Amino acid sequence: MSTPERNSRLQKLKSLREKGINPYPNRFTPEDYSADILEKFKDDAPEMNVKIAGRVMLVRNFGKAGFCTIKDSKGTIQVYGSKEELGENFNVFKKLDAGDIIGASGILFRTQKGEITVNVKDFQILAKAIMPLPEKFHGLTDTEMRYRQRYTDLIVNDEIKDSFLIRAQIIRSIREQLNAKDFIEVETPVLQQIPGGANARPFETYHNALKIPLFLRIAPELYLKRLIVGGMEKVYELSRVFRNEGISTRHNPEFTLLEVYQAYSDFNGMLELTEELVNNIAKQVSGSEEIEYQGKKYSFKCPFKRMTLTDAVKEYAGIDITKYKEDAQSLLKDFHKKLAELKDKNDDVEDKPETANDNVNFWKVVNDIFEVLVEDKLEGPIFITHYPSETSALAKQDPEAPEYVERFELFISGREHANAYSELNDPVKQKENFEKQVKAKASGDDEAMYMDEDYVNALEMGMPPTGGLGIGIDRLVMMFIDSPSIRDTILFPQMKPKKPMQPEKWKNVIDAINKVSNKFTELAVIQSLKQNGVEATQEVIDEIMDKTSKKEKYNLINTLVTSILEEPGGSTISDKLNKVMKELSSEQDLNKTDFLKKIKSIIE
RNA sequence: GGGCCGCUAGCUCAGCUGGUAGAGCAACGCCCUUUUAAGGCGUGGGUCGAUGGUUCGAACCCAUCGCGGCUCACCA
Repeated sequence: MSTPERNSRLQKLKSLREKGINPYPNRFTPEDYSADILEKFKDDAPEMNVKIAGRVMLVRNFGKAGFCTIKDSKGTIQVYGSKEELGENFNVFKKLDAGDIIGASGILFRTQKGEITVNVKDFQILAKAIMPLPEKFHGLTDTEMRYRQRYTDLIVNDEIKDSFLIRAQIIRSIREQLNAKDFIEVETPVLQQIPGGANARPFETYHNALKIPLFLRIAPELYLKRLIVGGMEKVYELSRVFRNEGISTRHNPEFTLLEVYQAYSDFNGMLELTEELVNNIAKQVSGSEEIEYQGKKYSFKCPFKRMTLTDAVKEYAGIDITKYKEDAQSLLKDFHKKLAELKDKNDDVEDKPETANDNVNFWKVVNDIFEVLVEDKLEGPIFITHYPSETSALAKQDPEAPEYVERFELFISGREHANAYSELNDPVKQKENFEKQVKAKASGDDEAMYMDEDYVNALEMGMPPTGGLGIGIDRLVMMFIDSPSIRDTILFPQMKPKKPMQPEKWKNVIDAINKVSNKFTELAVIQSLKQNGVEATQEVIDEIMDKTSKKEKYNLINTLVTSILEEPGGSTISDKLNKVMKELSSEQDLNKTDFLKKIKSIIE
């Protein structure tokens, strides 16, 4: 990209080099940081030498002196450079641009307005910035560019860095808490031959040497439980998982998942662990058990509320599923009736989910009711417990009520944040469940699980009763940075690539036209060719190009355009232009002269 | 994938019922040794997301496409 700003900075770069100054020197070691300096000097210590480095954010220059605001990792500090102190070097100081990175040393003083400032005795450019910084007052607000160019976003929007500091704090807190409980952090394969542990579509890749397809993991679950089998009784993995699904404010194709497994525990143990983890994070990160998220207050005081799924459906959807004796059809009918009622009152209610086929399963309907009518009402934090066995292929059944599994999900602000269960360790039952999943996959369910024989084999070796837990870290971070979008918790969220603006074959033609500026010129060139021939037109173009002022260019062009419009038949010019463009689109390497000749031959 | 909204200078944004593209910041030149988004005077900078169409004339109207945001669906 070529802009005046960029060009002038490239020019400055050149002139620095001509003066024998390296604009990208190899090292400079700062000894002081802005925030520390401001703290130490706040009582005006007698005399303090400091050595700092950072990015020039603002420049306020006078004739023989100037101020710059410098930003380093800890904050900002003002520096003052004067001809008196810097001598020859002041000419370099004067030319500093916002965005440059400099190293400076000097003595602290207070300005007339009272700001602690470094009076620079010596400084050097550490990295010359070629691209200008976004606007100093409004910063960068364009969401697209903030995600695509996170580096620029981080430079100018301080709160972004704070968000990621909070993210780091949360992750550190989790590690510290689990490590303190003697959990072992492990790393299991990201590239898996059989993706498992969740109902989701995986990304597929290929290993050249082994000549086999591999999948990016959708969860580490099955590997972690193999470790439990192996006798590692308390393990966790805090890592990225990948799901080939839509992108939204709540979904990124790769996200960070904490999974914890503990032998001789169960879903109740995991529930208490979850409460404790989240409660401590709240206290450590926001200094309080109460936080505010998107204008609503949430309390992470233990214990969190808990409710069975059946009760939640009764309370929030007004449907008592125990009365249906697993009759899917009549439950479905009442569900749709409920939806219709709500729709009458409020247009926002979504349409009926597509469960209305013949062999509809009772528990699938329950699940739908929960998702459609209950989930978003769960402000929480609240644990929803006892999910249908039907929808939980890796969880252990409740011995009292085998249609349910010992499982909970933690909801906050209508979103699922954690999922845990007593792990199914019966290899025969597990194999049956897998087989059901395989059948579902065969009949078109992309998210159904694969058969994992080796995992069944692991269970056949004997896995102790175990509790397992998964927590979505990105969503948790959303709560604590008070952001409605998961993208604000991910440094480089996935974005669609920008397509090139023009097809390759048009490039030469477009370039040639661009050389003589804009649309008006295209018309002018064509008309001139018609009237004056190639050589005369070439002259006109050269004349136009020689004018440095854009205004002068326009005047010349306008004169030509006006003469076109005065002519009868002038309106067919654009038809001709279209014809020309079509013809030329097949041409490959045209220089300007050939381009003009070609146009002439087409017109005549 | 559907719906709604957006895309104008490096950045933040104006641009009326279609009539030769604007401001502030940034840049460039000059002045200025205590500024705080410094100030003053002057100058340059645009494929108005792209491509077609309507029109004497399009940033503006229409169509298609691209990218983004929100939202619904999908999905945890």
